[in-house]
Amino acid sequence: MPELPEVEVTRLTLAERLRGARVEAVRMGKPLRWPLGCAPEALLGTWVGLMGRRGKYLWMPLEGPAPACTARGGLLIHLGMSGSLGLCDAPTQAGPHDHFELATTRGTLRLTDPRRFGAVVWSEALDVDPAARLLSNLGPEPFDPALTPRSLHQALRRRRTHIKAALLAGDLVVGAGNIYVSEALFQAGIDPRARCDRLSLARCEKLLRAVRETLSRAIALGGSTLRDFRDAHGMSGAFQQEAAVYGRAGQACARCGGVVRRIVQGQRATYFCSGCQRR
DNA sequence: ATGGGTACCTGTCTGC
DNA sequence: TGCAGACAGGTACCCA
Repeated sequence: MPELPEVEVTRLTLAERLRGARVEAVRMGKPLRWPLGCAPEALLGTWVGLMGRRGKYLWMPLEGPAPACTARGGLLIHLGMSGSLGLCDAPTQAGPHDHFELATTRGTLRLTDPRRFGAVVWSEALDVDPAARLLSNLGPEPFDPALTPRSLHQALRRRRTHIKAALLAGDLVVGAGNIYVSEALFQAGIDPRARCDRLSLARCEKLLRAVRETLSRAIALGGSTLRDFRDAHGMSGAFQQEAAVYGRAGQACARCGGVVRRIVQGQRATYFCSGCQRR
């Protein structure tokens, strides 16, 4: 589920509300993708710092109580395919898919994740394992000014796969998952089967612009809710209503009137318009 | 080094 | 109605 826009919307709705909260209780449900990596009790009494984001990972800094400072570090949180974070004021009964809960002085933070591909991992810092290892293969942030059409073009020249797989891999630019890669390629007029090393600099420029516009538009709309994504207030996103190709196989392309196609690339569905998108 | 396939897990939808 | 099978927004890991 959650791609960069959904993770960013989650961060935006949580960061200020949780900042300065004190952790009062921790509850674990079924195992997630990786173990927490510390005793849950070690989090008790810590203070929540300002939440950050790297790619699709959230970083919640936790500081130990002064002057002892027993715990210092944070939680690296990934929402996997089906995860979402909610913050509720009054404690409510945990559901069958609530697998991590942090009761704080500012409410209870709860990770709900039916498929359990998500993770909550303790790390002393972002540049120390396990966080450093998990983040080590991530490419630049999409809005990083250091990422330019030229640098993208250079990186793509060394690849022989199709552009869809390369963007999804997340080492050229992080954040665009299956939905937004399809949408960005449509916006850029590039066929998802196009070979990376054949894309001109001009098309890389269009592509980078399309990735940035697609992601920022999705953030502004509160993300996409295909099945179950909710932000921390329980609100659905609205981006999926204006998706041009994703999930629209067989429908008419709004731009050229051709038929939107669905193919499978690397075990993942890809949607595109063969009229608008060229190799 | 790169690229392709697999695994992780559960809910929902489709077609017989 | 029941059931089997396909499919779903991610990504680490293994192997060629």
